[in-house]
Amino acid sequence: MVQKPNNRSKDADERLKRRAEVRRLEILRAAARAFRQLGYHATGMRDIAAEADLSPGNLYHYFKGKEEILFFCQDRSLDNMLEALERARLSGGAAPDQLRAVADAHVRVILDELEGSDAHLELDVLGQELRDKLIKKRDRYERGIRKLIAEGLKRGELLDCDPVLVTRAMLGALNWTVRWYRPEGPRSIAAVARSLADYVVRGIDPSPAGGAAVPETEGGSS
Amino acid sequence: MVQKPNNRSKDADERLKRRAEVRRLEILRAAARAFRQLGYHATGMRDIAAEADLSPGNLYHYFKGKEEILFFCQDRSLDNMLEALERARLSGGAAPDQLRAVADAHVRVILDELEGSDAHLELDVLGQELRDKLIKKRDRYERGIRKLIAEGLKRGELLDCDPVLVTRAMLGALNWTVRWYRPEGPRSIAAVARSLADYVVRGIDPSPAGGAAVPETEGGSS
DNA sequence: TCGGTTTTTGAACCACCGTTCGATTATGGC
DNA sequence: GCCATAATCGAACGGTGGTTCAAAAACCGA
Repeated sequence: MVQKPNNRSKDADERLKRRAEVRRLEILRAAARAFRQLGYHATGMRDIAAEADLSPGNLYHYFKGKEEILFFCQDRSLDNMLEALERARLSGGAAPDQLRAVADAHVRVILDELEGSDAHLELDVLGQELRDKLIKKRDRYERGIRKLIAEGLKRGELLDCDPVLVTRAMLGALNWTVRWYRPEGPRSIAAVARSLADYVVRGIDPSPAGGAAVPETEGGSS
Repeated sequence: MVQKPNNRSKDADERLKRRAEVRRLEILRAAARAFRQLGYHATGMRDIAAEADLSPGNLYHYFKGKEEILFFCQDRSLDNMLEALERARLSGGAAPDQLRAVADAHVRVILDELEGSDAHLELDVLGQELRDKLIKKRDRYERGIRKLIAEGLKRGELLDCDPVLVTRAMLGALNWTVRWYRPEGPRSIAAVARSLADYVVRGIDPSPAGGAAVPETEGGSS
């Protein structure tokens, strides 16, 4: 309870912190794996523990509970998406190209073998506090895409449409992949991402056979 | 246990059957309402019972369990969609028009105030038997749309695309509405359905500003 | 080797929820 | 009114699953 900062050297303390952080990531990945295999609701803490190779009780040294684990899974994915959005924005390309890049990255993130899972779609199970944080971040992402569209419209680079509705339709088409995509199937993640990115933008792209201009990100999901 | 068919007149028996059937529908609607408000997993049998105004135990006179309730909810919606698909097919219009009609109806069905709910998306919780039935029916629906697209392509009424992928993308965009649509919002169900139907077809419609040709179904979701 | 802190364990706890069950009440034909 | 059947109730059961906890083990600087 009482502070005892001086009986441990500073860098040693940080080393521990870092180790704990690494362990947390391992657990998160294991959890995402479990979620993907069994579905969020069917996945128990014991499953996560087994997948992460530690005891059930020990999970609670790293996370406050199941909710927090789900939260961090979603949070990390959202960060990845926001990052991709920013990258597209900075690329300075035409609106359709930027949109295609974002859509492509979006699919790659949610289908990612290590982190992706349908847990992304589970917002309702979180408590007020955590849910609000995620909603805030998710809204920032959605607004970003909306802005991309709105600006594209203003610059005449896109066909007339309702940015709000189109954004949601796009995200729906992309998110839906977690429901049907199977790695054993005929299509690679990259191919699906590219095709879908193409499709969702086509409808508002003035250029004739619009598309096929995703900047070849070369499987960069390290 | 033993058959005793003669101590009740035939039509009286059928009257009872019909009454029970009506009650079942009432319960299904109540369940859908509950699912929509709380989400499927957060909705307990006691919630459904309260919403349907009967005791928890009594639910089991009408359904084998929670799974079966969910099953029938989804089954009914699928029937509605298949019906709409058939109607579009029989209309004999051009492929883009048929597709728009199907998409429009699809959104109307899943957002329907009485029956709709995100329970549509919950397949995993069902047991083998029921799930297989639903998957079969859902696949029939999906194949129907795919066929619509494939035939449209063959007749040169649609732009080149992968029917499988486009079908799934379309359904994703449409299904996603259950996640964000709120009746209190600025858009009516009809408006959303129309706009989305327009958007999802636009990308593969050769005609210039394609769309706006949904046959004005006049809120016929009685 | 010693003392503290962190990590780990696995059993136990407990609340919730789907479900069952025996009893009670309505229903409808004779 | 009588009886069989259907409908209804509400308490109780059983199992699952998230979580807690006290104790043991591992770690690490001194």
